[in-house]
Amino acid sequence: MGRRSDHTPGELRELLLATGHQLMGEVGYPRFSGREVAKRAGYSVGTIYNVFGSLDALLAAINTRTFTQWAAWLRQELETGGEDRIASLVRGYFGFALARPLLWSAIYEHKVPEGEGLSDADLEGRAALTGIVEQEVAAVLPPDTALDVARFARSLIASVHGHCSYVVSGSFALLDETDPVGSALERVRESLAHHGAKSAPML
Amino acid sequence: MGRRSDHTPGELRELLLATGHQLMGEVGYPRFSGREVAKRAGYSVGTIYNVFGSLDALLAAINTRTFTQWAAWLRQELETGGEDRIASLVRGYFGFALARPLLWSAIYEHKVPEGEGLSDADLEGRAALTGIVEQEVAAVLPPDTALDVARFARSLIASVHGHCSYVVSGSFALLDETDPVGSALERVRESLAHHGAKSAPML
DNA sequence: CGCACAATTGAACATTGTTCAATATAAAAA
DNA sequence: TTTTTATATTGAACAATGTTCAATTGTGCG
Repeated sequence: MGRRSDHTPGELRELLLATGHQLMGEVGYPRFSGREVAKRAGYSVGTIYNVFGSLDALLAAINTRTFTQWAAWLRQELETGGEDRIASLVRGYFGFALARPLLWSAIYEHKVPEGEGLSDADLEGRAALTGIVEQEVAAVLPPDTALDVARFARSLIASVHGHCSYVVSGSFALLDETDPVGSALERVRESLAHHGAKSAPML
Repeated sequence: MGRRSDHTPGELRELLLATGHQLMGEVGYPRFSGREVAKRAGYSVGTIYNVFGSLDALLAAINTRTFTQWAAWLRQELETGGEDRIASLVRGYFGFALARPLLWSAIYEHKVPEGEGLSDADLEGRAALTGIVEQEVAAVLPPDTALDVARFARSLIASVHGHCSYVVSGSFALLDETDPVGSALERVRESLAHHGAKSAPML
């Protein structure tokens, strides 16, 4: 069959990406299937390879879409979360992962093959989340701190990420942890306090 | 074909488990194949289902084997790592993951299906690692601390785990983090210091 | 209108996980 | 020792995947 005119190339790319993102949210990375995406979109599996070049590229784009939604979730939490912005950040980080565990997990389960770097747009989309956190961390640290704030912020993110992935993967359930968000927030506060942060009072 | 006498049932189970563990270390969870395990062991794929009941059960046993090796690695690092035992713990945690990234990742990539809990032996094997850390954390905290030490230790593990998984997954490489072990150790020290731990001097 | 281009199809191929009928061997019973 | 029973083992059948690409045909261009 020849070209169809149901969609422009841009529309088709968006359709496959949106349909793929929807499927990922339903079944998760291990059960994700390119054939099912194509079928739901009303195309054939070969079209995915024509539009994206590879299944990996579609998966990378889906994960970038997830990052974008996650950053928006975080911004929303900061807007509505009250004065303790660090607590809002931690709740926002967890909130998305707990609300969308299959999408969240897929970010870390799918690995972009070596030699196939992410596009600049993908890298920028993924860095947005880190940028938000850096900004908030810088705001609560003393202005004259000697700390590499960007690096410190990334480390705090990694710390919260560890708690988060234990929850999503079920490890914490096995270990009888009942308030992982609280634990994560305590660790973040302890590190911030150590560097002179004027955050909400410790409990 | 009927029964063979090349191996006792116990030997066969150990052969399939050891061969599977070897394969996991080589190819990682996404490319793991039960057929290849059986082939390397000199049996047919159906034998795996006869011995383990399901591929998931073999995978769970492989991951328990990895936990056991990881706990041994940690103990070894504590024995040789010098006076700063907290630093040894963090280096030990990372060391195994960096030396055996595919085995380490498989622990978190493979999910035991719901309704199929782990055996007591598996749970015990997996808890050994946590037990080591709890012990060391308890040793550096004041004897009269009000902290729930087990919970606190788990939270520190989660924090280090976050840093570790960023390294193994390549996220930190994307973010130009050059000393993730150092970052993780700093966060652990900050939290321990906050609760009155007499650990090695902060830099 | 005719031609060129390439999007699209979906089967071919190689592989997977899982099941299970057929087979043959070890173990148990006579 | 022989016969019978139990079951471990096989590997094809089945349904599915990812990836490729020859054949088809619709769109775009001159």
